Amino acid sequence: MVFHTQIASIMEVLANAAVAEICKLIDDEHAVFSLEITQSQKENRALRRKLQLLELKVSRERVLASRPSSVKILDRYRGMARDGGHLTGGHRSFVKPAEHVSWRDDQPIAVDEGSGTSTQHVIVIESADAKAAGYGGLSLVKQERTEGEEDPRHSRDIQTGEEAGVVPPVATKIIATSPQPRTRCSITEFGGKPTAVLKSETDTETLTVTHRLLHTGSDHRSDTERLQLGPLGCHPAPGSEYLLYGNPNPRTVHSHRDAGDVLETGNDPSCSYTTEMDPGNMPLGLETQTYLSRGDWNQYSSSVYSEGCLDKKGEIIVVDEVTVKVEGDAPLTWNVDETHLGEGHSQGRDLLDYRESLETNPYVSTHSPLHKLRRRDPVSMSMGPSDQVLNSNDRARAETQGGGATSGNSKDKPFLCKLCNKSFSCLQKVEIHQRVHTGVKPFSCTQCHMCFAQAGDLKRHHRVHTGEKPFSCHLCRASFSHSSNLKRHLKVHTGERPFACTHCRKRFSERRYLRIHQQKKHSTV
DNA sequence: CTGGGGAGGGGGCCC
DNA sequence: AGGGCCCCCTCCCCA
Repeated sequence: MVFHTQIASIMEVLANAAVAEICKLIDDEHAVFSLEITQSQKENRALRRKLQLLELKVSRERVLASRPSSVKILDRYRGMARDGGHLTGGHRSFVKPAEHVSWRDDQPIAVDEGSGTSTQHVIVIESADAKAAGYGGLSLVKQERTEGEEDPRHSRDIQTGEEAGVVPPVATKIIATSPQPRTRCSITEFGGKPTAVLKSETDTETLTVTHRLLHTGSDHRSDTERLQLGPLGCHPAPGSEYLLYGNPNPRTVHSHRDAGDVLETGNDPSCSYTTEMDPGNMPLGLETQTYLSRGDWNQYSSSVYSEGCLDKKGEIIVVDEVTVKVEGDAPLTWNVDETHLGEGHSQGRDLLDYRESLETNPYVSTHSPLHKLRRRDPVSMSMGPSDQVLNSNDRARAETQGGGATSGNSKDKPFLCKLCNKSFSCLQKVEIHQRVHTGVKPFSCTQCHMCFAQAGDLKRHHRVHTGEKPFSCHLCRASFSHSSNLKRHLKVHTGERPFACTHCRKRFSERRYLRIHQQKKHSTV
């Protein structure tokens, strides 16, 4: 009997211990579940906030679309596609309206472009002036999503939901505007294949956002066909803005959407052409997306650069445009990750730095990293007496680059590049010239990855593939693909050595030999 | 093997 | 569009 009593007590103890253990486990699980629920609720709240922002954005876009009165929408849009004309990844663009805009680039959810994982950014642009103007605190909410090879339209789906597939595949996000003091800004986004540049300007009366709608769709014509630049006479490039030189209060000048657009001349039609975007043609919410294949880009560039120049004598017009492109397969992230920029992309990185310098230094003129890269010429800077003769051409070029605006030829070349003050006779030439600064190369080789800023360069490059060497030496059997190479070669026969070292009197047929010589023999130079 | 000079290829940019 | 100049890169030859 006592034994049974002991067993019963032991069983009771064991049962109590088991119950306690079970309760403990339940409590632990409950704590875990509670934590998970809390986290899920937080996530839900965050997602809900995002959804609200998106809805707000869409509603504002609709409001803007129905308010064409004081909002001029133009645009500057440049894209580029690579990889055989197939665009991969999203194309993004944005507008930073003015100085009154505060930017918030919220943390990306994931940034791993290279591995093809998705990237999602939420960029919020708020305009204090817009708020003051009663637009309900206009703000831009940009949500970016870039998938490695995913259909770039996906980003649009995210942003607009029901609008997916409705709007033409041209993308520009522009929100926020209200009357505000004249400001100028230019925002450039670095993307691998596509590169978008939007530029907004405001004057004392209106905010104008340039907006260019890009044609999409395949264009199977050749580059040369697509790039019919028209007669040599320069035409105004619509993607430019240029201001009267020396005008203390330059008017806002904007691009027009089509060559056939009526120029809104303001005070002077020769230097200001503005086109209001037809609200009816504007994509809903001003949010579109662009798919630029190589051909599209060329088509676009044709439209941009084939338009003639305004050849207004007696005025100097400053072309202020910054369009920066990153060569190659740069990542599509907003913040360019330099780790994605390989050796071949150093130029793009320099351009980025340059772009930054532009934004921080309003007096940037001749500090282009491209010039730093291409024009470093330690010898020519200190070659002594012979340099006066041998480098006259360089000096002339330096003069034109550095002092074109004041060199007295403004009558013939009224168009100035604001970035280097070089003057040009027409706007198209400025556009082409500014590719030096921007790195834009609209002419792509169909047989390799090379791209060129000028059509002639592409044509010349084609000889690399064809093996054509049309420039033959009449004194030997040598032939060359470059005319300049033939001319250089002829010095072999003539024995001409015009480049003399000022230190040892040794002479060379070419400047490059002299430079190398002085670097090696007279390193103090 | 190494360094210097010669030469060609080819891209950048301007006229 | 073509010509031209400049530059960098690379290869080759030779002392």
